[in-house]
Amino acid sequence: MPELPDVEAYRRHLVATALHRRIDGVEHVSTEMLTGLSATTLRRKLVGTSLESSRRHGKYLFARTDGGPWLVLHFGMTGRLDCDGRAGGDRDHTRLVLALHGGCSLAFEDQRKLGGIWLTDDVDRFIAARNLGPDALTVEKAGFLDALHGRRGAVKATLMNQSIVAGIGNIYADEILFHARVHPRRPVQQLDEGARVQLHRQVRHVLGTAADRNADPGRMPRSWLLPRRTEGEPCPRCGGRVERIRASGRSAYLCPRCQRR
DNA sequence: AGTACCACCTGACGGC
DNA sequence: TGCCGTCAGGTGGTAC
Repeated sequence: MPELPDVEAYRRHLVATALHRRIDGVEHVSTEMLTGLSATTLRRKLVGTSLESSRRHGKYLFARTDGGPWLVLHFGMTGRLDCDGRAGGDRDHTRLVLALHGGCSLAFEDQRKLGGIWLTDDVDRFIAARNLGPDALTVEKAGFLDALHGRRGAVKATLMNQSIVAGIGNIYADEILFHARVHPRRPVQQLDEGARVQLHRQVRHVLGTAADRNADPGRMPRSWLLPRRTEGEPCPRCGGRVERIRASGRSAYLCPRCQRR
C-alpha cells in the first residue's frame, strides 16, 4: 500500500503509540532488509534508547532516538507499521520489532521485502544522498512549479519520479490526475501555468485528504476515482467508463471523457 | 532527459 | 487439486 499517505498515517500512529518509551529489545531483525548495517549494530544503537521525534519525507519515515541516530524505514510495496497487535499479526513477514517498555511492540512488516531499514545521523543528508525532490504533501506552489520547470516527460511519470517530487506512487498519481483532469500521458510541456497550479493544488489536496483518512481505501470520498479503479466502472464525475491503460510501465486508470489527451 | 524493460521478492487470483 | 500466466500501491539498473 505504501505511498505518502500511508507512510504519513504510520508516522502519526508511531507518534501516538511509540514515542518516549524505552526500547527494551530489538527482535525479529530481518538482515536482508539492512543495508550497510548489521543486526548487532542496530540493536546496540536502539536498545536502551527511546524514540523522541519523527519526520517523513516522501515515502521515507524517520524516528529519532535520544541517543542521536535516526531509524529510517521504507515500506516498499507491502510494508506496514503496527503498534496495536501486541503479539504481532504477521510473524512470517515481520522484519523488525521494537519491544517498548510498558507498552506495545512496534512491528515493521514487509511481505515482499522490497522495503528497507537504515540508521542515519543526518536526515537531510540521507534525503540528499537519495536525490529526493521536495516532499509532495508540504511542497509550496513555487517549489512545485520549480520542480516541473523544463520537464519534457509524461506528466504521470514526472509526478512519480521521486527525485522530482517525493511521495507520489501509482495509485495517488492516478487520483491526482483525475482531479486535475489531465491525461497521464500528457507531456508536462503542454501544461500551461494554470494547469500546473491546479496540479499542485490537487497534489496537496489528494495526499492531505488521504493521509487524514489514514490512507484507508474504504474511507475515500465517493467522488474519487480510487473506489472505481476497475475497468468499465462508472466515472464518479461524468458517468463515463473508467479505462485502464499502460503508462510509464504501470497500469493507469482514468476517465477518458474527463481526462483528454 | 526520457522511456522501456528487467530484477528484486512473495504472493493472490483466474483459467484450464 | 495442480499448473500457468498475469497482476500487485516501490525502487534501481541497463540499454537505447
